[in-house]
Amino acid sequence: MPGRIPKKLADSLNQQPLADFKVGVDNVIFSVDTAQNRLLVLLVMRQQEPFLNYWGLPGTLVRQGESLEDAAYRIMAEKIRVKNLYLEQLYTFGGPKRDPREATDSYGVRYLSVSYFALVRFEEAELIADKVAGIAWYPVKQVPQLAFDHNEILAYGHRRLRNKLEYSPVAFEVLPETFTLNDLYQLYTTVLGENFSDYSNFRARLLKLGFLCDTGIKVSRGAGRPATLYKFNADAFAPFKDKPLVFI
Amino acid sequence: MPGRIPKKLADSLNQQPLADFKVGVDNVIFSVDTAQNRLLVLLVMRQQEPFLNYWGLPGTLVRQGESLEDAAYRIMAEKIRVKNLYLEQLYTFGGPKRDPREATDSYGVRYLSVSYFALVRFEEAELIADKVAGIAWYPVKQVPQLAFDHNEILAYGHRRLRNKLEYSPVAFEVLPETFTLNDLYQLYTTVLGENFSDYSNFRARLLKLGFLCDTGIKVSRGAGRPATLYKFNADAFAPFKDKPLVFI
DNA sequence: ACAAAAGTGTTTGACGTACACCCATGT
DNA sequence: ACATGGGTGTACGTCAAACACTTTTGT
Repeated sequence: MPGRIPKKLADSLNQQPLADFKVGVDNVIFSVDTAQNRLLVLLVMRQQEPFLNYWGLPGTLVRQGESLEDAAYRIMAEKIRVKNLYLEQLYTFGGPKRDPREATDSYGVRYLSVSYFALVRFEEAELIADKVAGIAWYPVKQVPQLAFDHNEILAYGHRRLRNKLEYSPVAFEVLPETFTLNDLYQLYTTVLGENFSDYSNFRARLLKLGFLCDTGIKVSRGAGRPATLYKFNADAFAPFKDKPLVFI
Repeated sequence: MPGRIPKKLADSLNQQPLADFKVGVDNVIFSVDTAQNRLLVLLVMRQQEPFLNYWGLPGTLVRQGESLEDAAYRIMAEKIRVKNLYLEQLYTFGGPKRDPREATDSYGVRYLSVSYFALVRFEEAELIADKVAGIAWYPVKQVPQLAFDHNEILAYGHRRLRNKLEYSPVAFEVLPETFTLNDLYQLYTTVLGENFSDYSNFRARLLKLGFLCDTGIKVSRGAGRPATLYKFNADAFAPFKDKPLVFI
């Protein structure tokens, strides 16, 4: 573990000029294809150097007067049309040498990436085809080598997604207004893995918590008994806010 | 929730020039004064504008060729000498207008703050007195109004500290090599609050987990039965890595 | 001897786990 | 009728909460 720099060295560094940065925002956008039980991430084919023709996370550089979050939403809006989404900041990757552009104008401008994590509903997410249509949902298990350090960012986002799902009600942000308990269960299994919990126990736990209300409406999906549609009740959830709530 | 920007507007924004950034690193450095059962945060008195004579988090601007984490360690090293510490990135605050310096050269340079969270051992942390000695441990319950958005950053760090303590073995990074179970318990109570758990249950749970090994050595602290010194066994902890481990 | 600090044990109830089983619908 | 998906119930083990109790020291 570092943490100790001799005083003399520190003083000499005091004279070092400050770095100038361009700040980029990269989004890790997940969705769940419940029909095929696959967790997907949105990738774009890069159409300029560096990393021309590599897949990468949708990203952009931050403009004047634009907040980081605004930039994150801007990329979203350029690539995808959605009704519901969950978005939060992920991590900031900022070592020197992470962007090859720095090499050309050595020690001129640094490129820093603030990554954002998003979860959208697959069924209602409409991809916006670029001129060259280089945009696609990729199963996270099959992503190729990506531009920059984007594989690392994706891995980080994936970890966060699993945690979020276990400890917070993100799922309800990407489910439709009303949903069956099986919809919910499918979402959890595809993200967390097949054997995260027995269905009946999952069901019992969630219903006992009391923030899902029965709408009374039933839907039939092919054969089998029709399922009840439930609705997430944000008010009833309030007491659990910030408390370590476990869905697992 | 935003997320939809009309295509036309997005295109017009495409012409907006990129923002130029200076990147700062601000550290939220916590320590626990177990003697007085207080959670402390390290503050420095600002000696230049903006916010001259305000208390603020120790911070610095990132230099050429320096990584974010390097910068975080550099501030640490300038303010404090420690043997053990835990450090991790916290959050990146980057809206326009968060730094008054932006106003002077309007739409010139933006100031962005990547905050880091640190936990150090109070007893062995040696503050490095500046020329003007404007540096001090403040009880988190009594921090005054700080420079910039540092109160917000501190609040964020405090939340993270509580979570870290509950779900990960950070405590052992700031305890000495060997410690009594009461030392550990004190640390938890001062951070998490008086009634987070009964001592005997806390004790039983931790011992059953099996990653604390009895050194056989006993220490007497005033009256009362001497306590056994325990040691954290990182290898024995390995199986719990990444698993939702609850100390509460 | 007594207080103070460390450590042990026991009872209780809540809850996760793993099943077995019943219900309602389409074909 | 029976397969299919939806939903209920139960028996068992584990563990957190609360608290009573024993052990070992200093004064």
